[in-house]
Amino acid sequence: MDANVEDRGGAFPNHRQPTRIQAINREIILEAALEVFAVHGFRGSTVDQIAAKAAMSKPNLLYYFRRKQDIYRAVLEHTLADWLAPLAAIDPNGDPIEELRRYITLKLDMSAKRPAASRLFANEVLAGAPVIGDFLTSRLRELVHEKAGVIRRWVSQGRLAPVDPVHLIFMIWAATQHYADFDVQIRAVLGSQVDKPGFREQTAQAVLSIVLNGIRPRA
Amino acid sequence: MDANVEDRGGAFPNHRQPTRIQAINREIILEAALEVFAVHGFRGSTVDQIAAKAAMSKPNLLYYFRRKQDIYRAVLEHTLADWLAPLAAIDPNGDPIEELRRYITLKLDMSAKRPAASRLFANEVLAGAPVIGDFLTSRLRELVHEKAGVIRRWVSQGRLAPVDPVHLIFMIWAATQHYADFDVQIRAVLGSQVDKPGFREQTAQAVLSIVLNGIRPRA
DNA sequence: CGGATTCTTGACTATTTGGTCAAATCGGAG
DNA sequence: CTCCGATTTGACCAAATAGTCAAGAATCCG
Repeated sequence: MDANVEDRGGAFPNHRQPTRIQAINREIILEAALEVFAVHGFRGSTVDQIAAKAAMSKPNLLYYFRRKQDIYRAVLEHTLADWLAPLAAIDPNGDPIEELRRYITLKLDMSAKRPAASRLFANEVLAGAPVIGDFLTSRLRELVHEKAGVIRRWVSQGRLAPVDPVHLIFMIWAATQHYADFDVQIRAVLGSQVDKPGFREQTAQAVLSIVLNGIRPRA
Repeated sequence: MDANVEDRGGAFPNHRQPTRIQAINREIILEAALEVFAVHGFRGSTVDQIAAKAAMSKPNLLYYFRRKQDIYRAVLEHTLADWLAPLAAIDPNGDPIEELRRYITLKLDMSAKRPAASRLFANEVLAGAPVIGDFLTSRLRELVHEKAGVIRRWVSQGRLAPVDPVHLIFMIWAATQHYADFDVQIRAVLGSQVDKPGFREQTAQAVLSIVLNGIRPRA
């Protein structure tokens, strides 16, 4: 039913060490592709759009990545590691509130600095995660359960209010990625205020205040 | 640059009272189109997909909606009102915590019962809101500012902890819609647990606990 | 420099896709 | 039942799109 992306596909014909030009152009292509896929998803994006944004002819682009799928996969892989890093960095031996404050702050920074990456994942997941599905059910799942265990321990030690750790993680993802994924909506509501210097701090303040007070141990 | 949806377009050739068959088939088409657009967005969806899901030939479908855009617009309009209703229902004279509890609960119910509608909006906003952009900057913006005023009053009366009301609304949107939009990811992490009877209550409990405790007035 | 290799692209093909049209079929008011 | 507008669809078209190819241009290396 779905002529989707699920198939495999090698990235580059050349198996040797990449040349200087290869390194440069692949990077240019990945950046252009990120912008395009982030807006329209895999199916809604065209190779021509990416080529135009990369200031490159389509055959030239396809010289570096044989297929549209290969570009898409490469962009996703290129950003997956960054995406996981903040969660992985939660330290079981740290102070619960401080660890979660840092986690939320890092996620908000990522949303502000790399919104296209967030939107790329949003599109991929909305489309049913045809490419990163395996990643979600393996590495992501494991990491979430591991960190949920850490949070659960904090709760049972009375260092956090009783809260379902997995839902807490979901809420942090939702609240932080929302600022990247729904940027257009947020701009519609808040207007130019979004571009003022203090906006990120104000956002962080609001999110941190609600979430951290929501899970701070109560008498 | 973008061959998008921004143009207008009449929905149906017939200006008279719709016949019984018209009413039925347009409804069938809108349901099918919602499912398709919710997954792949406007650009990534095809008229053939919608026709197939509606169990109808493509020319027949185009007899009811002349253009792909017309279907898309109709589906969006068909769901916009429902989308706004819960926020509009916040009562300035109610108890703050109870009003917000009800709002969050309604939004979670909507995410659970009509996830495709949530994903449709998510795709539309990710794509830059080419169709509902005007709606966002007018009706949505006004409504948000109106309700933000209500919340701000509650805060200044000491009935809520000091919190930026607009960010609070954003967080509620994020947390609730996340369960529809990122369903695949949530299933990847939680597995079949998601389909168990108590899951919705557990989710509501977790979200309500964090958000409401996050904004409950503190000593 | 010069030959081999890498890089680039205009022109092309096959397929998909949005949309049209005329002809056939259906449904309901009289 | 009959007739006329409403409905349905097979066949078709033009544009968009993924991907190919061969030949020319640039680059690298000895």
